[in-house]
Amino acid sequence: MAEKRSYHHGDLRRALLAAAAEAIAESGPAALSLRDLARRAGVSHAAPAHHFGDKAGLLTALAVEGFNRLADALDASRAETGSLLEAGVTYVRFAVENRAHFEVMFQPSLYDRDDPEVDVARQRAGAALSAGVSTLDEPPPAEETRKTELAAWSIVHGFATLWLAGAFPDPLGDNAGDAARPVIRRLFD
Amino acid sequence: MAEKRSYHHGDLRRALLAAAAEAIAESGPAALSLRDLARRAGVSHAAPAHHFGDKAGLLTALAVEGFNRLADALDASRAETGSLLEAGVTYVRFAVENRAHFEVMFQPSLYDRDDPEVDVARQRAGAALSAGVSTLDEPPPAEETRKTELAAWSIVHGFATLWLAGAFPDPLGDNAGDAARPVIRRLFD
DNA sequence: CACTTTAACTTGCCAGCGACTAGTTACTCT
DNA sequence: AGAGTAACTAGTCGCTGGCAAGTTAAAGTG
Repeated sequence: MAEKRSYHHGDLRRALLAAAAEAIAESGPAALSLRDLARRAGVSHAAPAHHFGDKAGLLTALAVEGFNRLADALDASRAETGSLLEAGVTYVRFAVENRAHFEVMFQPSLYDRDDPEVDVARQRAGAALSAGVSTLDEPPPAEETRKTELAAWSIVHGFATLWLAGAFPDPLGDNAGDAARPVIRRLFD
Repeated sequence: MAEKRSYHHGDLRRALLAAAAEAIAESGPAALSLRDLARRAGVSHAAPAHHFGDKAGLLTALAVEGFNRLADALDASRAETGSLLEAGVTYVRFAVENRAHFEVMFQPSLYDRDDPEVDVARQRAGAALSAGVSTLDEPPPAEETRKTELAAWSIVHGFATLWLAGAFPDPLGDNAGDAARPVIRRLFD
């Protein structure tokens, strides 16, 4: 696909999103340049605007894709293991394997956070997250459920963010998911 | 101070850092413009370069200031309360009250993470963080200490990040520290 | 099939930005 | 008082994002 060098790229939208994810993973969202993406895709500098409007539009699309991928990953994890602990590990692994998406998703100043598509995707991910807590062997009392959700979300999100930021001083190995497991477990003992 | 409109600003470096923090808190680090800062401070567009070299240099200085402020806050909290829980609340409160610093500190692609000043400040903050764990009533066994530190850091960092990102769907009030306390407590029960 | 509409691009332009160079001002130190 | 240096200014460059106007090709319509 996209082999032909015709006037129409054929799959430019996806090509730009992929190139953006790659560029952001390398140099961070701040260094992203639409013109550079256009160059990588072999199109003119104004082509991206046609698909995304402006830079924020492109990052909005990236955020949507990210929230949907996260929801998919969490749903799959729950279907396979039914374990909240493993759902947390999945969250961390998602962040590392989709670094660019993850960084954009949680930096709303970069995109249009009120976009309806983002809202839908974010709620999907939120629901997938909440569903995980109900898989606990000893589910907390109803009034505690909310706090447990927040605690679980916070610990995995914090671990992922700190890992990506390179904030942990000593080396914890090269597998973020495995490194996270014993840490997350402290919350559920 | 800085009342005189002379050739020399007198306190430009600090004025620029303060203006940068304000601008970032409003619009995020990506939207930051050195020229805009210069305008706010009433100096020429090239003045910031003299104090910070380039944009990354300014953000490096902001990160240093942030890590030092965080270390100060954590040390003060430990001196006052001697409680790890309250140290966590302090961490969250720091993030909200120093939003711009916090966002920059943990986004190393924005600045020079290998700068020696950053390294010193970061280690100060890390030490202040570790010291908190030793204040636990039931300190964990030596081999567990590390995991407890990581878990504590992760949960407060995650809560702060998610709060700043506006990721929590339902309103948790306007006081992040108070909202965080019951969540953090789940880790230490 | 011809004809029209529309989607997917390109080309050209503008202001703003970061970074660099060279010059100017004023403080400091002896 | 005079020299040296720190703190700025002014001017320029290439790059960027965003806009306007034109071009190409594909899809729909009789």
